[in-house]
Amino acid sequence: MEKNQSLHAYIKEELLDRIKSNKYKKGEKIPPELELCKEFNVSRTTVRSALNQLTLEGYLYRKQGKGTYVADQKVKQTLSSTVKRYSDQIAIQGKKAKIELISINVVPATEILKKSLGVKPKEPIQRIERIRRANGEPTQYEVSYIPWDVAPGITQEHAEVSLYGSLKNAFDVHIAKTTEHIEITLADEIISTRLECKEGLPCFYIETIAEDDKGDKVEFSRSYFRGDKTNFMIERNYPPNKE
Amino acid sequence: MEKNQSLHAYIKEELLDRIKSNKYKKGEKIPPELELCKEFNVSRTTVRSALNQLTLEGYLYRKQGKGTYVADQKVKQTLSSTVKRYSDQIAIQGKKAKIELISINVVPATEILKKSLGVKPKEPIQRIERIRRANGEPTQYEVSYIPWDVAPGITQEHAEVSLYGSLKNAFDVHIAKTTEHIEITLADEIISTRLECKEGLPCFYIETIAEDDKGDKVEFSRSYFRGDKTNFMIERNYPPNKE
DNA sequence: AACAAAAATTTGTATAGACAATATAATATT
DNA sequence: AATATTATATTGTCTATACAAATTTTTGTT
Repeated sequence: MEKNQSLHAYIKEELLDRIKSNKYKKGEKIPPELELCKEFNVSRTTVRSALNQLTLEGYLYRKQGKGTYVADQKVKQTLSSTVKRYSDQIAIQGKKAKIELISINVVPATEILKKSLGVKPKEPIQRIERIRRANGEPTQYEVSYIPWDVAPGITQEHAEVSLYGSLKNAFDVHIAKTTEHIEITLADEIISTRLECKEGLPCFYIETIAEDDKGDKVEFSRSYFRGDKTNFMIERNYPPNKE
Repeated sequence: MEKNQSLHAYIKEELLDRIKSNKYKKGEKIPPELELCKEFNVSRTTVRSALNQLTLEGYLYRKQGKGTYVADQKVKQTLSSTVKRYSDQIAIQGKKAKIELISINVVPATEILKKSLGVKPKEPIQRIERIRRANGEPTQYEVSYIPWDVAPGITQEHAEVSLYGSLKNAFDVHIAKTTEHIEITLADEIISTRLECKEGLPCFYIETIAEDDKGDKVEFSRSYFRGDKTNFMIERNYPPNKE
C-alpha cells in the first residue's frame, strides 16, 4: 500500500488493476462485498466506497441481490458526430439503432423556451420525448421542443425516424445551423429511468438550438447520454492559411 | 417527504432547493454536518451522502476544518470552441487567461503513442504538460505529445503561448485537421491536483490527434476539464441541400 | 414433477461511534 | 506585544451493526 493514500483509494486501485489485467474478466461477477472485506481486512463501508467509485467510472455495474460485475463495454460506444454534414441519425457501428417515442405533447411556452426559440407569448409548442437505442440499450434520452407553426402536427411517424429529416421532407424546414452546449450532469430520477442507469451517473447533457435557412430558431432540445458508454468524436478541418 | 425516496435523496433535494431558492446564498457557508443531522434527525452518513452528491454536481464545495460552501459559479464558464476556424486559445469571456508550463520532457514512444502518431520505433517524443488558467483558476490540464522531428526543441517560450501557433510560426507546421474524442472521466489523484479539485469529480476528457496539411500526425494530446465549471459550445453550419 | 414457501445470498440504506486531519479561536507563556 | 500552546469546530476516513430489498437456491407440499 502506498504512502498517504486512503484505504478506499488503495482498494479501488487494486480492483481496477485486476480489471485491467483481466483477472476480473469482462462480464464476469467479482467477489461479493463481504469476501472483499475479508480479503482486504476492512469494513464494508470502505469496500463499498471503492466499488461505487468504480461503478461511477463505468468499470463495474451492480445488481441488488445478484452481485457486482465487470462492465463488458470497456471499449465505449462511439457516437460519431461529424461536422461536415448534418445527420440526425447517430451512427453506431454495427448496432441496430432504434428510436422509441415516449410522448408527443403540446405545451405552453415557458420562459426558457421563449428565450431559446424566440416565440411569441402563448404560442403552443410541441414537446417530443424520445429514447434512442442501440441493440436495445438506451444510448440517448432526448426532449425536443418545436413550435406548432414551424411544423404543425408532428406525428409518431415523424418522430420515430429522424426529426430533422421529417422537418425537411414533411414541413419544408431546412436546418442550416445548430448551436450545442455540452455539459456534464449527474443522472437524476428521470434520466436514470430513461437511460436505465443508476442515479448519480455522470452524463453528457447537450442543449441544442437549431435554426433553419431563414435564420428562424426551429428547435430546442435537451439530450442526455450515459457518460460511461458514450464517446463523442469531432472532426475539424481548418481552412488553409491565407497570409 | 416523498413516496419511495431514500433519505439521502430527500435531503439532497431539500438542500438543492435551498440553494436554488437562494436561502443558502452563493459563496456562503451552509450549516455544518452535525447541525443538518439534528435538523433532519438523521445520521451523519446520510447527510454526508447528500452533501457529497451536491459537491460532485458542482453546487457545493467543502473544506476540511472550515465548512461547506455554496459554489458561486452556478453559471458555468463557457469555453467556446467554434468549428469554423482553428484556435488553440480558449476564449474565456472577460477573464485573464494564462498558460502555465509544468514540464517539457523527451520520452520514448509508447504503444499508444506509436499508434496515435504513427512514429517509427524509438523515435523520441516531446511531452509537454501544461495548465490553462482563467483568473488564476485552473480550467484545463493538458498533456501534449509532439515527435521530435516534427518540431525539434520545443522551448518554454513556445509552450507558454499557443502550441499550434508556435508550430506554425517556429516550425512551419500547419495544422489542417484535428480529431477529438470526448469522454467523461473522474478525476484521479493527478488530475485533481492539477485542476485543484476533489478526486472523483466528473471531468471532460478529450483526446486530440492533429494532422498537418501533408496529412502527417503531428500532435497527440490528452486534455482534462473540470465538469462542474466547463461548458463547451459547438456551432455547426450545414451545407444547403443540393438535391 | 410442478408449484409454493422458506431460506440464503448479495447489494442498498441507515445508525452510532471513534479517531484523524485541517483550520480557526482562545489561552498561556515569554 | 508577540509567540507558542491548547482547545474547539468541522470535514475526512473507518469500523461495526442492523435491517431492507432483490435475486437465487433450497426445501416442502401436493
